[in-house]
Amino acid sequence: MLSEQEQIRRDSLQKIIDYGINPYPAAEFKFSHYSIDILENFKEGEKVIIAGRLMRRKIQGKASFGSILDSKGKIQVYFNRDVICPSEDKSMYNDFFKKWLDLGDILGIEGKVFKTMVGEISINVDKFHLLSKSLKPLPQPKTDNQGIIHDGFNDPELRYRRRYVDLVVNENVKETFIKRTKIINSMRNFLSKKDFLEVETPILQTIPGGAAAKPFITHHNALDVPLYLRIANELYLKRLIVGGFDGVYEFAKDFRNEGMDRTHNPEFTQMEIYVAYKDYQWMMNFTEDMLEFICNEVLGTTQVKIGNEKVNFKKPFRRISMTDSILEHTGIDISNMSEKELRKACKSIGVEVSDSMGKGKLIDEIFGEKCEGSYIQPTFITDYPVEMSPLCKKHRDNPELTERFELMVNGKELANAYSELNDPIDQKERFEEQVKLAEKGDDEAMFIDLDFIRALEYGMPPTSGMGIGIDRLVMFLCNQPSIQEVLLFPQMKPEKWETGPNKSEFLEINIPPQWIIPIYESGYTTKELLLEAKPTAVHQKLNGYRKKNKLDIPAVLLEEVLSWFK
RNA sequence: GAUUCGUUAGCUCAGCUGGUAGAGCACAUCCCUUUUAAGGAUGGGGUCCUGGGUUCGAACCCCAGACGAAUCACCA
Repeated sequence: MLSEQEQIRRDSLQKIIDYGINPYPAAEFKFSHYSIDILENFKEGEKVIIAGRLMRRKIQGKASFGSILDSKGKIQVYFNRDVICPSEDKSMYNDFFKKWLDLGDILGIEGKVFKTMVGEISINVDKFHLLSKSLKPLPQPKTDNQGIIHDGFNDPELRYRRRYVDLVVNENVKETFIKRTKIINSMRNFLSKKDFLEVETPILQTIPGGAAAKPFITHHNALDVPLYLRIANELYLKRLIVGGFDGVYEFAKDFRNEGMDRTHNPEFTQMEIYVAYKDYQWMMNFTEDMLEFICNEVLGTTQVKIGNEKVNFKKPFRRISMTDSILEHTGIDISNMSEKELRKACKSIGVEVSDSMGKGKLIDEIFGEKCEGSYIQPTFITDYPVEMSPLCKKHRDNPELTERFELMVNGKELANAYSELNDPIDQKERFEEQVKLAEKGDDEAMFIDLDFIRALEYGMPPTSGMGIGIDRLVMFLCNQPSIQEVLLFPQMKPEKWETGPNKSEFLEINIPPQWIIPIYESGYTTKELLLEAKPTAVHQKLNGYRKKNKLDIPAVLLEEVLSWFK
């Protein structure tokens, strides 16, 4: 059912067509300027052609003001009847402009630049062209002179579902996504300048490896095998290091079939990089360099406001081992504890544990509960327990630990890196440990990838690898509190659509076609619902609907309604 | 999955102790040649999320459900 305003717009559309104007012309529209060019470089009397959406219109007799929104901003346009219609025929102004155009229509404007009496740079319109008619009214947020937004389009659900409306109506939203692209470009520049090779690896994988997470499963018909959407690309990038590339990276969409909240979306972007002959110490320096570079290039500063915190991405970042961090925050020294002792320690400080947790998971629980949140400034947490990191090389000084770091920012994990495990025998044993964990009930334990082991058997140089969450980085640098704000189209529950009446079932009981919509709109959405109702009530409702909607069909007779019920 | 809050016009929101559904913007008609969130006048527009219940009477109270948001849990 169309709203009154939608119906009015459709009527205007018909009048425009009847007037002889195509509301959806095909031809290229050549424009000479963006709004911002005109505003920043004012030349009185300059002839300009612009294109954009009509966002404001104020008719004042023979003169009118409007605003045109293009991809770079807004500019005011001034319509004068006798300029637009120099001859006797004033219909272009009186009818077409004043009556048949609506806010949201996309126009091409030809005119001359001038300043109004109040001093606003505007375009005095000579000619305007309808480039596309808008049939649905946009929300109309307005900003007053104190910067307060009235009638904002704020409902997060509507904003995400109708991102196109959000982008039109809420200026800062566009900025976030422009910045997102700048951040990615800046990272790519940094990496390619260092001669690393950007590559693409499979998204459909037969074994979802490289991380611990539940995958999405799909099926390949021709091969008749299950395929998984990747949860990570790590194992493929390492195969390329085996193949002899010294440095490879990929901006990768990964998919994890897990919960959604303001920091998790089922599909998300990671940048992973692997560099031969390096270790995790080198990678820490590299990561600092990269983040400092990006901040300076995109923001012009390393000082970033995140919520109420001020975070500084200037290197060097603090480095602390996980053991020291736990000692610092809980006073407990876990360095020589057995699994049993760890369990006890967890209980003593109120960290909940379950039987399926191994030693590594216990330590991680403590860290997650007691330490993680306190690292606001960029901090490298290093040397994770070996059980948690099945793809990571054992620490050179302590076989219980691994050469791994995570970069914490604002209490969240931003990046994760290893000195990569390149010993195929050790790797096989670690995978087997994972299988045992899976049997114990850990549904996120890793799958064994025998081809990856085989690749390592051919020999992989010592390598360091790092993955960084692009969505989180963008959240930080744009000071956005949720991942939905930095994804153009965040995952949403499917929308329910009104499907309309099933016409054939109504036709079956001899209902005339012109009455089907009124019956449906009156609440009798199925044949069953209709036949459950009282014929007299149906009769009255339908004629009421006819009157209200001024239908151009004869009123239905009670006998006719009764005949449907036979 | 748990808790809390919410769902009223196209948009943003009021709606008192249960008593005839409201405002601003948007829209329509008319007037107006320079307005800066809203020029003037007039007008149209509602499944008060859905379904039950209580009541003479429900947007409002009760029960159930749908949808959404926040927080928590889950997610190295």
